[in-house]
Amino acid sequence: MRADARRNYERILAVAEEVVAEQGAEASLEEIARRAGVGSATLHRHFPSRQALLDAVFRERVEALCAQAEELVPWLRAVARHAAANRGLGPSLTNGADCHAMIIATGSELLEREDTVRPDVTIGDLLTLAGAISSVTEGDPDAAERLMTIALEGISRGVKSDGPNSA
Amino acid sequence: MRADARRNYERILAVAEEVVAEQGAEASLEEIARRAGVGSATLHRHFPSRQALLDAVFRERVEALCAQAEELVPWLRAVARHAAANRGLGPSLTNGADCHAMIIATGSELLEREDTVRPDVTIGDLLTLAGAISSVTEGDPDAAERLMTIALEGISRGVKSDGPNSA
DNA sequence: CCAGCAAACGGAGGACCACCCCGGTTAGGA
DNA sequence: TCCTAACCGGGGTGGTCCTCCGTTTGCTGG
Repeated sequence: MRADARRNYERILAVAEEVVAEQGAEASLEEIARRAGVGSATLHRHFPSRQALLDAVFRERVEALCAQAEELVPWLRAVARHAAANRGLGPSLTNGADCHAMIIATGSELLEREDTVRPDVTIGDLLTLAGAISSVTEGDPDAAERLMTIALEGISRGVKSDGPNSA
Repeated sequence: MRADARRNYERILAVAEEVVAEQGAEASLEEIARRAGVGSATLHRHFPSRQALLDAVFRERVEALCAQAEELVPWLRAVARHAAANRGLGPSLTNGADCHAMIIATGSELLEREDTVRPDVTIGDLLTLAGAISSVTEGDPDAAERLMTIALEGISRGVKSDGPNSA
């Protein structure tokens, strides 16, 4: 990769991070290119699709999320929280190629060594839930975590204070 | 309302139903106008915003859904299923003014006369979940219902066969 | 029956977008 | 130093949403 190409790549990525944080996943690619001081063609060359750009933007964040994985349920809550806090991340969890693969791999491991979970629930289900919830609660991490908790525990009375997890 | 105005209104609504079923909530308004044989200005005059149009499109469907409400949990499953089956309905449950009001009202009643539900769960939470799930599983009602069931029951082993509901 | 008026129409156009083609430029190895 | 392949970005295409405004239409009072 030539030096100028690498420079532009980094620059676009940094600007994309900013703009996506401000405007969410639907931010104008044109504006990202403008702010980065490159032509729109350059942006499209480096990132063939919007999803590719978002994938690159969120890659670090998802890596961090995967690194701090210890236990399934708290981790899923953290995923929902982070995805709601970082505009645009939610959809990337389920659509973005790299992000999706990373997070599925991490989640799978956690789910496997968990024996209190119904066997018909897959990690795909859980991450789809996390993605769905955080897309809808974008900008409100507390709400995302709350809903994720409900989805994991169910709505029955008593589960919260004396649930099957503690039995 | 003049006869031609009414005619156009109905025509746009009918076409919008078709196009939204084909392309989802992000369907091109321009195309709806084209297929309806009216100028885009006419569409905008009758429906000032996309949401207004979607609200009108889904009004009947949401009414039907509310009419068949009997018990909270089965009804929520039905909501998720229908919202996933009808492209674009999901977001309207939480964003559309009319649809949202109707469905919240119906759900509130069901939730009130339900005493097995954790008191910290609101009908807003449950419908946000239903909306989120069906947006993400658009086109696959079975998946939507499955995820909704998980979200309502929680993920703990044993809840399904011998859950707190039956205790 | 018809004249006149308000209401409704729709094409044209502005502002924006994603995406791509292509001619000019430049980095960096030989 | 020179040559070439990689890279660049302006500008074009075709799409979007939405509004302005001159034209047509339906309705109604005489």
